[in-house]
Amino acid sequence: MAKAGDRARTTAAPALSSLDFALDRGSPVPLYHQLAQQLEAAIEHGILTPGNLLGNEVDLSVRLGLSRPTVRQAIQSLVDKGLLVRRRGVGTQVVHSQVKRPLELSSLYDDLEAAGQGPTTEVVRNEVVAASCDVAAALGVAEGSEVTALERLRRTHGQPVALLCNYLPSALLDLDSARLESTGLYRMMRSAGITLHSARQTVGARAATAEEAARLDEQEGAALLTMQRTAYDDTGRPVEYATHIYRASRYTFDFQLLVRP
Amino acid sequence: MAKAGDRARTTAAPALSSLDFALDRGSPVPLYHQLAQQLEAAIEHGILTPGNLLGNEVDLSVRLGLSRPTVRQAIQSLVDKGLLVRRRGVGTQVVHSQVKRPLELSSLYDDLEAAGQGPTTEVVRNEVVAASCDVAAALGVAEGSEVTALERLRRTHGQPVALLCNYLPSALLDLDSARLESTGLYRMMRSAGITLHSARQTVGARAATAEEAARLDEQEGAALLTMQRTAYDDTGRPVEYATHIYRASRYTFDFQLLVRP
DNA sequence: CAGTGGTCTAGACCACTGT
DNA sequence: CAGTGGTCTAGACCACTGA
Repeated sequence: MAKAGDRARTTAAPALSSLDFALDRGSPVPLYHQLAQQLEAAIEHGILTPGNLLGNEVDLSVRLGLSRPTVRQAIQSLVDKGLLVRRRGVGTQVVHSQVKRPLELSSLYDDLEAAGQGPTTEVVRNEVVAASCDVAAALGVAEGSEVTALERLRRTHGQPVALLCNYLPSALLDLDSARLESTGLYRMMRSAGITLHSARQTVGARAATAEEAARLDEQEGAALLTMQRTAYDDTGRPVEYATHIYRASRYTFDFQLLVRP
Repeated sequence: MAKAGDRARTTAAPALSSLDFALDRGSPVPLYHQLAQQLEAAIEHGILTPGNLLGNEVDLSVRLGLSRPTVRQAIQSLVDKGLLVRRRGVGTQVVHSQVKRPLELSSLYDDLEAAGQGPTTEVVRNEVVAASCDVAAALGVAEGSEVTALERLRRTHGQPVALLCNYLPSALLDLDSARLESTGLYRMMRSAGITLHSARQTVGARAATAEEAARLDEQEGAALLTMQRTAYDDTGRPVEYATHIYRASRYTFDFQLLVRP
């Protein structure tokens, strides 16, 4: 039942009706996910109205031949990503995407997702040691247990950026230094069957000691950015404790927060 | 069809069957939310098995007199919070809660949620000025437009902790210094009808200038933790630009990450 | 193989928003 | 008031896991 006078009333998306979403029911990727991806792509490419209404859910589901819950699931995933906003009685809007890509050096994200992917990483130390008191506490193991101590120096453009110190229960994983430099720690953990679930981080600052300054090519007393992290797998077991030091002159953490109502 | 030999086979939760969830269909709070809250409370209080299986969804929905999607929605919200893990073919497990409450000073969270709630906040400056170049860029307004410049000194235990510098489009909000000290900035924004949606933050470090050192009761050159933030409302419009400086000796950011698959 | 979560449907009623 | 999203139901089939 196509209505004749179907022009935009408020500030609706004229593009949406003409957008052809290609949904493949044979694909192993869920329908709601296919739809979400295509909506996201449309937003990304500016095809979808940067500021305003995106037709209602019922019409959309009819047009796509999907049920409303499926369409809702797709939309909800984009709401969770912060790309859309829903208002009862009003409609669903595309958020003005202020968030472009103003990343400079590295970020919290690729620290987690692609640790070791950055320019170059040199493994300075890789040995099994007895857990010290604080490491044992963080990893939830007995003091003196065997843990792998890892120390890596990360450089970009040939300049030192960070000194990464990591501890892992040595039973968990074999850490080959060569692969570590090319593959990255988190990738190695994942292929060893460890599925990361959550992490607790503390970010602070302090002045560099003489030794740290020497290794990072800074002056003694220069400001350093520090980060401690304990990471857990999906059973809640601690799998990594990290102490990182960054040259504040060459590194900042930057990330986005979403406010959950 | 209650089966007779209903004892736990693997490491099921014996408590769950005896837990009585009180669902009030008359309440304005959604059923899935009521269920989620009560599940969360059960986990919090250790009533629900800290490490293992939580009966399957169909049984649960039958027992509670709810539909499966509703039960799933409740469970999903706890999965999103990181409290539960689902595995296809296996079941739903309670994550070992390593994450207790090891907060010390302040945190990213109460910075956002309860800005100004901390111990004491003194408004040092509160005036309308012409937007400088960087402020204008961050707030997406013309250079020279009227913006409210805010400068606050935060103390805990009588000691300075942070110097908070905020800029807001002056058209948005009337900022009364007295209320600002008692109520907090974000609370004032919310009651002015501004719904915060997202924010972009950059955290770094640098050495204190002489003036900063004097105001924060530090030595010149001491390490400071810095944070810049631009906050957006739900239309994507920038509503705040902030530049904060923290005494590294008295403040750290700490927060939790959840890894999304 | 039986049991689990993952996906999907086709309806329904309600609460809220704006006119 | 009509239109929107918010919630809820009672089914269905599939993909994966583990014994």
